[in-house]
Amino acid sequence: MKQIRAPSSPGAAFYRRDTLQTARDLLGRTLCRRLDGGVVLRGRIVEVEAYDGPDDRASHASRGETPRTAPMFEAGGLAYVYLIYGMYHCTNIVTGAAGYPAAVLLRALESPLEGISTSGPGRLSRALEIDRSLDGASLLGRSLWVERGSPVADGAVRRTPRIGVDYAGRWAKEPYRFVIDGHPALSKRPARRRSD
DNA sequence: GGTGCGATTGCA
DNA sequence: GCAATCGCACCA
Repeated sequence: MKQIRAPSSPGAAFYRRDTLQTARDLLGRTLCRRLDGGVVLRGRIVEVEAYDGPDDRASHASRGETPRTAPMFEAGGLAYVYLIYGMYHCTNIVTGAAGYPAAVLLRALESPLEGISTSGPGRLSRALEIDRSLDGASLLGRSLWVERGSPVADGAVRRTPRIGVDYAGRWAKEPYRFVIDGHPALSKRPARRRSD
């Protein structure tokens, strides 16, 4: 069954690829959110993190499928939204093939609301009014989707370890965070010398 | 049924 | 440096 979507929006195949590749390719694209009233909020994606596969100890999926992580095990192209610290939501885009748990965490946007940037996944979700009602929602639907935006050259992409996953052993060091180098909206890293 | 904690943020 | 705040993973 063919989905109706804007020509500038990627189809399901875009999300069902390798998670790291999809994460990198999401940089520069526009995240779009339509509110119930019809208003559309948009922001350019400038920071993401990949959570890749069942062995990635930084990923919620590393302990197998649970009610919370079920969306991560679906085929790519839907949202995985969860509540963190009882007060913030984190918005992810599920990637890869069905049965392979993977997703890309959206961490920062540029100008989602008329010149206002959001820094950090909790604030990003709040700015676009994304909560668990969108958990499992299709990225090919009417509430949340991605548009082409402005492509980012390889030279402008910087890779670093992910933030806030120090519990993950060697996986904490994998360069799974992708950012537009030097962008002012990037999350601040917890105090830490070297290796960024 | 009870317990511990987190892919964060803001304030002291 | 640390409190806020609650769903859920895990154990009993």
